[in-house]
Amino acid sequence: MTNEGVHADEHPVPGTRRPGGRTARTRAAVRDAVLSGLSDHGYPGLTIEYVAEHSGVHKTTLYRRWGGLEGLVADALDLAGEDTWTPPDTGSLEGDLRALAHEVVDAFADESKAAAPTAFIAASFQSQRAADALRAFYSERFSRCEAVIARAVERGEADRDTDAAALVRAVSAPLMLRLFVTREPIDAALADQSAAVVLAATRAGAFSSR
Amino acid sequence: MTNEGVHADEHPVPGTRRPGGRTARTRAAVRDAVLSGLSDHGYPGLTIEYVAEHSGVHKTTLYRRWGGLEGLVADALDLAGEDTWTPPDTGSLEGDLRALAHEVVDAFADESKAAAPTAFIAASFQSQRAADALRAFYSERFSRCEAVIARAVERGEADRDTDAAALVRAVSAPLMLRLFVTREPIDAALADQSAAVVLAATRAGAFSSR
DNA sequence: ATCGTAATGCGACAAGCGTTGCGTTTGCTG
DNA sequence: CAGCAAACGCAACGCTTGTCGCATTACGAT
Repeated sequence: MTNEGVHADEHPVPGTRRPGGRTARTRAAVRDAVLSGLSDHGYPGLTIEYVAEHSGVHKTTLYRRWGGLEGLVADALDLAGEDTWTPPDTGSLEGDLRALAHEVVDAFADESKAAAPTAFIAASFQSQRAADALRAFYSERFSRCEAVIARAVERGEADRDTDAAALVRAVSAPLMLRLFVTREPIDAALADQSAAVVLAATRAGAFSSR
Repeated sequence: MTNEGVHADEHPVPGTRRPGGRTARTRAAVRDAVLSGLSDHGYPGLTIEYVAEHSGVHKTTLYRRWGGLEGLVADALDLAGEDTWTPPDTGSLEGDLRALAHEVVDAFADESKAAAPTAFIAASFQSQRAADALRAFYSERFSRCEAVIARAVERGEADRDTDAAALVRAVSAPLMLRLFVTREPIDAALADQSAAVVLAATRAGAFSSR
C-alpha cells in the first residue's frame, strides 16, 4: 500500500547507510528541535529554519534527509510511539475504563503537554506521511489497551467475543471529538460519562461481534 | 515581519459599511472559489492566488478583507452552516441513531464530498478564527440533532433527563475519531455498531444526568 | 593509518507569498 | 444628479521558502 500519489517517496533516506556517530547525533538533535518547536509554536508556527537554528543542523540537510516539515514531524511521531506506556490495571473494567478516559483528559489539560499530540494531528491533515505515522501510532496504542478487555473477559465482566478494538476506541472517541472537531472543553465529568456509557454498552452486549 | 502574537481580529472587516452590489458579488464569488478550491486541492493545497484567479477578485482585496487563508475558510464555513438540514425522523430512536450514523459515513465515503469538511477541520488547527467558526457550526448542528432525543423521550424510549447533547455526540464520535485522528476507514457496519452502542447505553440510563 | 564516499556545511539563487502606495471604480447619501 | 468615501484593481517591492552546485567533514572498511 505504497500509494503515495504524487512524487512517491523520492528520498533515498540518507542516514541509513551510515547510522553511526554524527548521523545519529544530528537525527537526535533534529528530533528534539522539532518537539520543542511544536510545543512552543504548534504545527502552524513550526518552520524549517527554526529547526535548523535550534538543532545546529543546516537547512539543506533537513530538506535532503526529511524532505520538509512533513517528514520531520512524521519522524518525531515515530519516536513518540517508542515509549513504554501501558494501560491502567485497577482490578475492574469500570476502573480501567475510567482511568483510561481520565488519562486523556489529563494529557490535554495542560496546554504544553497537549501541543505535541495536537500538532501531530494537524500535520496528518497536510501530509500523507504524517497521516500514516499517526495511524501506526494509534494502532499500536490501542492494541496495548486491548489488554484491559482481555483481563475483563478473564474476570467475566465482558463476553469472550467482545470487539476490544471498538471498545477501547469508544472510550476516548467522545473526548477526541470535542478536542479536535467540535473544539469544546473537556473535563473529568465527561471522562466519567464516557466510561460509564461504554461500560453500560459492554454489559448490554453491544460490543459483542455476534 | 509584523507582530506574530495573538493579533486577534485586527481587521475592520471591510464590506460591512457597504453591503450592496459589487461588495456582495465579490463575497459570493470568493466563497465559491474557496469551496471549489478546497474540493479540488484540500486545505494544504489551497492558495490565495488560486482563489484570486477563480473568483476574479484581486489578491490584494482578499488579504484586505479576509486577512489571509484563515479568514477565507472561516467565512466559507459560516456559509456552510446556513443550510436547512434536519435530522432524520424514522419513528424510533434506534432508526434515527442509525440513520444519523449512516449519514456521516455517506458524507465521507465520497472523497469529493469529504474534502470541504475535512479542510475545515484542518483549518481549525491553524487558525483560531476557523476554530471558532467550526465550534459554532457543530454546536448548531448538534442542537438540531437533539430533536431526535426529544421525540424519543416523548415515545418513552429515553429518560426525561437524558443528556441529549452528549448522546448525539456519542453517535458520531467513533466515526469522527477514525476519520480524523486514527485515520482508519469507516463503513456502514461501524455506523450500525456505534448506533447500537449508544442505544444500549441510553436504555441502561448511562446518559441520564445526575 | 589510509582511503573512498556518505553525509553535512555553505553560499547563492529562483520562485512564491504577503504587503504597500497609489490610482480607479462603485456604492451610498443628500 | 452631484460628491464623498468605501471598496477594489494594479504594479512593484521585500521577505521567506525551497533548491542547487560545490567544498568540507567524518564514518566505515581495508
